[in-house]
Amino acid sequence: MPKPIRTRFAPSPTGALHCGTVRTALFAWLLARHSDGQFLLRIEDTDQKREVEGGTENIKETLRWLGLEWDEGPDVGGPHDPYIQSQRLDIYKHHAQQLYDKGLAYADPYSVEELEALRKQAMAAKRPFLYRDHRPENPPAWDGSQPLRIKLDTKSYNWNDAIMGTIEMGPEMVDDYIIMKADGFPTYNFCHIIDDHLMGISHVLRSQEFIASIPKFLATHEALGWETPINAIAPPVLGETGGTKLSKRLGAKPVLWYRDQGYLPEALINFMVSLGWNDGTEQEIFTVEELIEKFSLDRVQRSGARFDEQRLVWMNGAHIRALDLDDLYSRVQSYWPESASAFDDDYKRQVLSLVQERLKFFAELPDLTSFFYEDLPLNPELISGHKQLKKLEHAELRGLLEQGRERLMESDFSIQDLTERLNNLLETTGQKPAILFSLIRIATTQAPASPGLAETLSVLGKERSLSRIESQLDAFET
RNA sequence: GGCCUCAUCGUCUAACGGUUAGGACACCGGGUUUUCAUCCCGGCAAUCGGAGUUCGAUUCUCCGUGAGGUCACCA
Repeated sequence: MPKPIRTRFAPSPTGALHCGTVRTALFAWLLARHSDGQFLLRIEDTDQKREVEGGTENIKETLRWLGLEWDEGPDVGGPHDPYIQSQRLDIYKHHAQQLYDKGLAYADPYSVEELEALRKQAMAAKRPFLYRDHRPENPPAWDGSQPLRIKLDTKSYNWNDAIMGTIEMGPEMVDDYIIMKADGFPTYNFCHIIDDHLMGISHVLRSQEFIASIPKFLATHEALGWETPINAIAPPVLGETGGTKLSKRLGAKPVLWYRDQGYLPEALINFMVSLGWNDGTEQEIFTVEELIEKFSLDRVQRSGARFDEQRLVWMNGAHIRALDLDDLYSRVQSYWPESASAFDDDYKRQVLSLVQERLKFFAELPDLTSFFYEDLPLNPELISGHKQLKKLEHAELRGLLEQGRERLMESDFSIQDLTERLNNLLETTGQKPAILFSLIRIATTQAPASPGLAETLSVLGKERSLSRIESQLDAFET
């Protein structure tokens, strides 16, 4: 009988989550959902020095926004409660004590400075530092105030990684390491193994920087007498400019920044998963449901992928276009320009339907729509900088615009009627659309870009359209 | 420096050892009665180098090279 699939995301509350970290969480979540397993959230707060205010809250908020719900963890509880490591200290201490009692762990008599000196020495000699070369012969009794080190066998390991395949590492990768710090807290290396075991985690997904530590983890399982879970190393997410890993230091934006800019969570998920995974077909846009259905570890890439924001922007636009108007409307509510508040839902919905296909992220909404809600100041550069209109005299432009005004005055401003009259105007003036429509468009919007002319005028309405044409006409007088 | 991982268009990637090396983003051109966008059509653009195995290597092996990771009382 196969073991149930249980995966986890185990971040430290050390700052806002960015896409690099969350991509690995996403893989773990998809694996669990794909196989009808469970996904757990565990907070690894064993380093009080690095913990930042609100860190845990940010983690939960990020996951919730993305829809990566956890089946067990903070807030929701579960059979292995608590899921916050600082509340599980006695568990780690218990296992540490057992190792100590069996002679598999010993107190470390060195000071931080002494260790540092030994380490420098090794580096200077261009050799890896191995603590076991300095293993004390008669270590002092452990009273909890000294760091406790696990005593590990010196041997090679090879194992099968669910993503990377077979990996082999020599004995120099296994060394005695600290499992309990002098402050009474366990180290990550030790306590995450205990938790993963106790919580029944079947697949441990870690990002690539942990690969060199896996022999240590394997050795620790042996010392504890535990079976090892399936390991899976996810490839790194690289920064925009390539080279190094995406990180806070390199200016990686918090995931919630994308939320605030008006990115869709499903688009960000689609994008993040595409950084290192594909389904083998040419499909690029996936719904979350499709990803759950199709995801598998054996199609995860081994090489790193750059975070290309341009591609994310495109993908977000594609997801926005796929939304139905009501859904989109309810999502953009907080992004409208100030001036939109004077307008009713029906009007705003019409505006939205006109800009849906050109919206890349919601923060663009004011730039794209403000002229629907307020009279923008006349912008002469729109005409003086227009490649066709700039060639005409103001008198000519005024003449054309006056004809336009006459024709529009007769219209009921339905899209159909406007289209007919506008086409008719093309004939009677003998003008190209590039001139006539541009002129009317600029006069009525004062914006560098807008949706189709008839649609725009129809939404704007007769009164506002004509009064804006008057203003433009006045400008031509002078 | 030891150890480990990785290596296809600028970017994300596809390709049972047999393809004119495919798609997408970006960029450039054209079309869809103006602009921006959408959509459609077209263009540019890649197997890191060298050996070997093979009738045939992007694919397998080895050696280089390059990039990244790791060698914490951080995770």
